[in-house]
Amino acid sequence: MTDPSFPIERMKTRPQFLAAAKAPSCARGAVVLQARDRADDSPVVRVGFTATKKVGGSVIRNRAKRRMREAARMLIPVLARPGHDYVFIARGGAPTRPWDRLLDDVKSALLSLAADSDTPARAPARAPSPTVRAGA
RNA sequence: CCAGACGGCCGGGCGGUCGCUCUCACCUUCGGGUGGGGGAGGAAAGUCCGGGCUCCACGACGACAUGGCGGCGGGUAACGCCCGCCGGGGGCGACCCCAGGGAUAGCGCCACAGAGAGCAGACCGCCUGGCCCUCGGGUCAGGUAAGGGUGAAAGGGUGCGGUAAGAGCGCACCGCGGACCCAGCAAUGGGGACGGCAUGGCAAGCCCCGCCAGGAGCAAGACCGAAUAGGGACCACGCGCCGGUUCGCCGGCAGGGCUGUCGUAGGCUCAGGGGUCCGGGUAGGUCGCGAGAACCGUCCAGCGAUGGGCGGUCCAGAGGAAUGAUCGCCAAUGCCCGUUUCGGCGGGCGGCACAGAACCCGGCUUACAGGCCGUCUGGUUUC
RNA sequence: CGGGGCGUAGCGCAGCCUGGUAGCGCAUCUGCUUUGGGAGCAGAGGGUCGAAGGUUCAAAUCCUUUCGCCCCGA
Repeated sequence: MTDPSFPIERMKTRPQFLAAAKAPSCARGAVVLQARDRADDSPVVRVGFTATKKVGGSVIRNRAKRRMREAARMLIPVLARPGHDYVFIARGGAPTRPWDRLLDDVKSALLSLAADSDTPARAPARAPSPTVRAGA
């Protein structure tokens, strides 16, 4: 394993997932990835996995989560940003997609979200719209 | 060889690389690390039954209500499960299916059609008699359930006798009921004097009879136990001044805060905070949690389900939920191409069932690509 | 884990208990009315009663199994 400069934890509770659901997301191939900057002082990276009943039965759902977990184990220490929460959501092809394609999906989603987070337009000091929002 | 019936079993294997979890041993800078070992199923599923276990309730027994079960005998911890037998139905057969007690305990229902549908019923017919008559028939009073027609079902069936025509009216056979006899533990089967047909169906309609059942469920239950806010006890400081006091407080004056600010007046309000400890208890954690109605082999009893003896084995314990990801080879099957001495051989593609323990067992039901073994039945060919 | 309910026409519902004819409203179609539309009036079409099996002469209804959806309790 590469040397991670931050500890990695697993997200388990419903409020954690709900908070991440409001964050920017990125769909690539068989997975949807959500990334949320917790904006606290901790550098911990938290990772969560989920698969809905729409994907399939319990065997299919658990296989999808195992494959996403394996992909996260390989890519998160390299590509994640400290202090962020990541949620992997399985889509229909997650259990059957070729393995290197699945890795490409996750890698490209992680890079895309990281680039999006670096854009200054996403900063909170964005200028308000001059039309309606006077003071909120 | 083909078609089929029944019973049982498997439902990938091996090897790299990287991981997860439990356990044991060692090391440790107490964070962890290294090595060995274990790590999903026949249905783990649906949650349809029966138990273990835990808590609650409860003098004992009985009755009632409600729910379930229902041929007989056996097996079992128990069952609505299993085995054997009986009865009924289906199949040429091996074999399969059946909620299979009671309809003279009572209530209820049997639509439509049809004359009549439940102590039945004369529409068309058939027969007898009276009257009328154009001798074809009509009408009236009776008899009659053999025939037509309706229906799921028409109150035994066939034949002969009998009769005005008919009718269990009589007889024979069959069916039904049946005292009694025989076989069997029993369900039931065989025989059967006699009866002379009285007794239609539905109880997966109410019901009757017999049997069974207290309720809830591991989120049961037990233990440990933060932060915050309540509760209680103790400690020291504080609790303005004056007066009264039944020691709870009361009155007056003074003080702080609020009433936007300042002054005045008025109103409201405050009179304590700190430390230590205790108790309940939330989040959370630990236990419950796997050596048992266990599995494997073998012997004995039994037709069998099953029971017993002996020997051996230890066989998952997670917690948003581990038991995996990926790569290669092989097995097996399908398709295509080439070749063939029609047995095969070589190459390519594809390489796949249903499905994931959540306290644990015994069953049932449902899902399931492909394959293997055994026994039996029917047919065909050859010897 | 336990308990309860629902599935009937395109949609929302009756009918089931007590078995024999599947009905109501909206929607659709046709005609009338109007200059035209809407509204109104008259009429018509449309349903494997979630699926399979059983009981019965006969099942949407009764029984069993199964599929899907919803709600509640701890």
